[in-house]
Amino acid sequence: MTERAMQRPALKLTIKLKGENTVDNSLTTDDHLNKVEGEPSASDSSNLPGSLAINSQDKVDVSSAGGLENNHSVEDDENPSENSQYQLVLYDPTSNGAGETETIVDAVAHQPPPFSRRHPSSNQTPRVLPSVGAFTVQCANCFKWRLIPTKEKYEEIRELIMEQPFFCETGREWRPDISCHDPPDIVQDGSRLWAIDKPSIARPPPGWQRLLRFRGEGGTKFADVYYVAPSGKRLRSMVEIQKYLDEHPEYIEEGINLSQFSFQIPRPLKENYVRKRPHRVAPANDAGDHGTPGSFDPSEVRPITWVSPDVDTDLQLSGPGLSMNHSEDPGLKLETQSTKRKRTPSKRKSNGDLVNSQNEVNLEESHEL
DNA sequence: GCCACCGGTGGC
DNA sequence: GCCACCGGTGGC
Repeated sequence: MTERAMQRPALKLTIKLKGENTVDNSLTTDDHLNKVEGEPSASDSSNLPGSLAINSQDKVDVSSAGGLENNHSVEDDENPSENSQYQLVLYDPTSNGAGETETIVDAVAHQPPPFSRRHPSSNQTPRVLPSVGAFTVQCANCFKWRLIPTKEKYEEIRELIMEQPFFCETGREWRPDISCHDPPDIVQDGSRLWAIDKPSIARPPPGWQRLLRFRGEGGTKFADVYYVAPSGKRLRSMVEIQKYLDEHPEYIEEGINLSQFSFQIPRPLKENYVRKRPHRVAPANDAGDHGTPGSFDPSEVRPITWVSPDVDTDLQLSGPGLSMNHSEDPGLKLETQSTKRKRTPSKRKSNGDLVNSQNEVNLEESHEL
């Protein structure tokens, strides 16, 4: 139990693996995402009117979310006392309750080898990556999780949550009668992958989209954030954003600046979702002699060791205990197979100047947050 | 040819 | 350990 929660304020997101093979991308849906390209202005979402209508596409049925799982319990999940107010959770919308779990299970079934990526040659199964389907925020008062109807609303809440804690009543904007007396919309059980999101991330500028793409388990990183400019250009770092803005002064004129971008990614609640990095090789020389117990000759032994994959533990966990409270990972979380793609080692350029090589992109992928 | 995805280093 | 960044490649 460890809770990462202790560490700092965080928002939580839960991600669920999208099911079945295939396609990951298509499924998601929000059309707002799809529109990105064309959409000129409006990021309307930023100012939400008083109530959000749920897109038909958003599958989340917020209004009836009465209880995906009813126990209530989230409470102690991570020390509530302080952090809970700004925790956000995501879960897969496609699941409104019913059978989703199965889907997940399937996915889990093929778990990838812990650490090695699948052999290229066997390019079999299409990779399934976790994706976000919906958003949830924990009430600062009762600690129950409430579904947030849209990505935009979620981004708004996340941006301001430190100053404006979320309460069940806040949800009346889209669920007129919601209150702390209602059962939680979702609980942390082992059926979903949960992640800790960060508070205070600025909403993307109007016309821009902030995309979150999750990586498969066992990889070197949990997720990537991309910004998609109104033109469709995908940018993956502050350096690229800056360069893009420099090349398109019109955005600067609109008032867009770097403070409106953040590449911070959420963290997986499940430990070991991300592979740990082996020790860095000591720089030439024997640094190694820092004394390993034993006796070996420093010069010859290479201290590199892989961390053992604790993998299985999690995978096997039993079932869905459905109970709630766990802060950490419950049992099954999603597994994705990371896979295919072999790659030769490469060395990073020592510094990097930016590259921005990419061209426009059509982003239609939607499952990002 | 393009792009999504992933690895992995440098820096803290 | 985490974060930022970006090269590289498989797959389309």
